[in-house]
Amino acid sequence: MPAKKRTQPDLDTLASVADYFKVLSETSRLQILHHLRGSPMNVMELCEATGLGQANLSKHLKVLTQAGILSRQPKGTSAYYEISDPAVFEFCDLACDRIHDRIVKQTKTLKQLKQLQQ
Amino acid sequence: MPAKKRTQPDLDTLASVADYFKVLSETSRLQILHHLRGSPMNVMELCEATGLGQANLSKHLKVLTQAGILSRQPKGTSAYYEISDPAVFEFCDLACDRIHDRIVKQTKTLKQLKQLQQ
DNA sequence: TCATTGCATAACTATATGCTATTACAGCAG
DNA sequence: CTGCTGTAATAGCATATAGTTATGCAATGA
Repeated sequence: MPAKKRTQPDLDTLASVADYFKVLSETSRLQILHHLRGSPMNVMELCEATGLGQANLSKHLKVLTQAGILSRQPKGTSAYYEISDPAVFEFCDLACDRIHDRIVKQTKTLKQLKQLQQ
Repeated sequence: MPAKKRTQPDLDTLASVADYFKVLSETSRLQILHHLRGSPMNVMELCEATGLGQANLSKHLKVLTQAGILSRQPKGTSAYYEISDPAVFEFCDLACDRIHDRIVKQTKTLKQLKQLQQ
């Protein structure tokens, strides 16, 4: 541990948390997770389901696997991926709640603004 | 609702979720949230606490405010920021859990590998 | 053995974003 | 009004990464 700054409580930990969120901060990867929520799929099937290119898909699958969210199982000539940590969906649900709340707030604010203007 | 793709369940929603995660996917912003967890602070105080440059800090504060996570209150010549949505810390705690689990798993795998090598 | 299939990887372009330095602007004191 | 302080906005640079295209490689089947 290099201990970059002493006034900060575990900067490395914050970086790890940030990296985890970064994995979930791409629409393509959320798409993949959504489609895998039902059952494992191989790369070809994911290609059709998501509309992503094969090479692009492979890269995203690698990121998700390295993050410990997916697991990979080669079967014959193809590779099947499945959710290895279902807890990710808790994040998505929480995020949806936060987004919903924010939209409600913004709607209220907009209404108040319109009332002030008229 | 333009409904870009009919086979995809709400691609726009996934994009919103991704954007929310993107806000939390920077070490600097997590630092800010951490320091604001106790009490509201102005930009100068945050500068010292985080070690970030003023301009840089201002941009991050703007991002967090627009995401509905922080709220801004001008007082005299300075601006105070505070957590407006404490639910973000649920995300951080969840992420820490996930990371911890992953590290434990990796450690186990490493031990197994070493046993195989020797 | 050789061709095909399915996936991974490398090289590249375009885009996004963090950081810095500079400038602009608002509130306050003299 | 003038200068000072605190904050915001902008431009420029460096870096990271999503996407595409082309290539490599392993497993299967003729």
